[in-house]
Amino acid sequence: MGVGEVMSSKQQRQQMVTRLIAHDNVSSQPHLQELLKEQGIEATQATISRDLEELGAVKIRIAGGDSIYAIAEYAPARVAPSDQLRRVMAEWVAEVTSSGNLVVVRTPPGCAHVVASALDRSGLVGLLGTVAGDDTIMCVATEEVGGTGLAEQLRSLSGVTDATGGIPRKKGTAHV
Amino acid sequence: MGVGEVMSSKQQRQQMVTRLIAHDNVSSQPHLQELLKEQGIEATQATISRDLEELGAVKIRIAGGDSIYAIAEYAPARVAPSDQLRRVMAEWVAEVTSSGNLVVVRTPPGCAHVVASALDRSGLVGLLGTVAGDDTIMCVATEEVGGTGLAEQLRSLSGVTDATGGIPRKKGTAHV
DNA sequence: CGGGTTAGTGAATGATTATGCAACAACCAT
DNA sequence: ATGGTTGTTGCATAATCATTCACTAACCCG
Repeated sequence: MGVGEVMSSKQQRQQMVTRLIAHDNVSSQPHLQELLKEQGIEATQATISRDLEELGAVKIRIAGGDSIYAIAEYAPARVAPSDQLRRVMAEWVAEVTSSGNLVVVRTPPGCAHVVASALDRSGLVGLLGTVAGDDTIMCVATEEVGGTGLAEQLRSLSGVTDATGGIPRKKGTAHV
Repeated sequence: MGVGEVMSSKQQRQQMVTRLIAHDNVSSQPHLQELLKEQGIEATQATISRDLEELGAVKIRIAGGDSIYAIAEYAPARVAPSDQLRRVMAEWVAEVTSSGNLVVVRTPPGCAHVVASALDRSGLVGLLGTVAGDDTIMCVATEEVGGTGLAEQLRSLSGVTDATGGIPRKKGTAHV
């Protein structure tokens, strides 16, 4: 397939997989399948297995001998092309504001880390680092670019307008 | 079994398992079984499965989509006297950058809170407070010292060199 | 000594994850 | 449009991993 994306497809599903893994204690692929279904996304175990591989997810052991899925944070040479960043931003970013050399990015609940991770790998000029909470990301801009300049870049990427809420792209993705 | 007995069979085997995992790219439990046999240790897959669980081993993904076993090592966060701040910093800090009155400290994934904790207890002059994510710490400097001054202190403690005159090179994301 | 308990193990089996294959849709260059 | 190519997916199945059960050996204590 080409670069163009089908609506409601692999990217969206994998984003949800990432979020579910980060949020819940996903113990198995059938379990994840079930959680996806609750979000209105249907897929077979085979597809989920492939998604997890592509996302670099691994099963880690937690207290009690159980093991759950987690995203390997040091993804090996995982390139995040700007196209990917734009998709993620467009999908999840609701608002971008700035103060001083800080930029505050708002997302739907639980989605902040997804966006922050994409920002992290983007190599965006003028971005020193981010701290992601549940629905908020704080971005530190370089002094050269400044909060205003960085905020402008982020707004451009996400498609939101200055100071107000996001532009709904596809169908509503306001989960949780 | 009694505690006093050092029936070394299991201990030996698990030690060998640890060594094999560390040195080779062990891809499966039958594979590990084979490697153990080469070392003169025989065990069934069931036993190896139990060993891996007790050792906290996990399967991680490496380049190419394959996955191999690895031992999940936990860095025991010991209570640190003030002198240990330097050791912690030297061990875990990868990069120190600043912007305005903020300093961004980057660490290996998962290590940020250890460093931040040490920083918090250090009573470092010019450090108001920290926020730690997964691999990023944001430090707020006092206005008197400033981000540049604090960054200089932190670089001195950690031994990292100045980052190319304030030009950002990497980006950090902290998943809280 | 016997009982009772506990750790360790293998064989068999259940649970989970990965994969070969075919089908299908979207794209591309004629 | 037409045929070739590529990417995505489900189905069925293989591969892999975890666990139950039964058994043994060692230990402890009267």
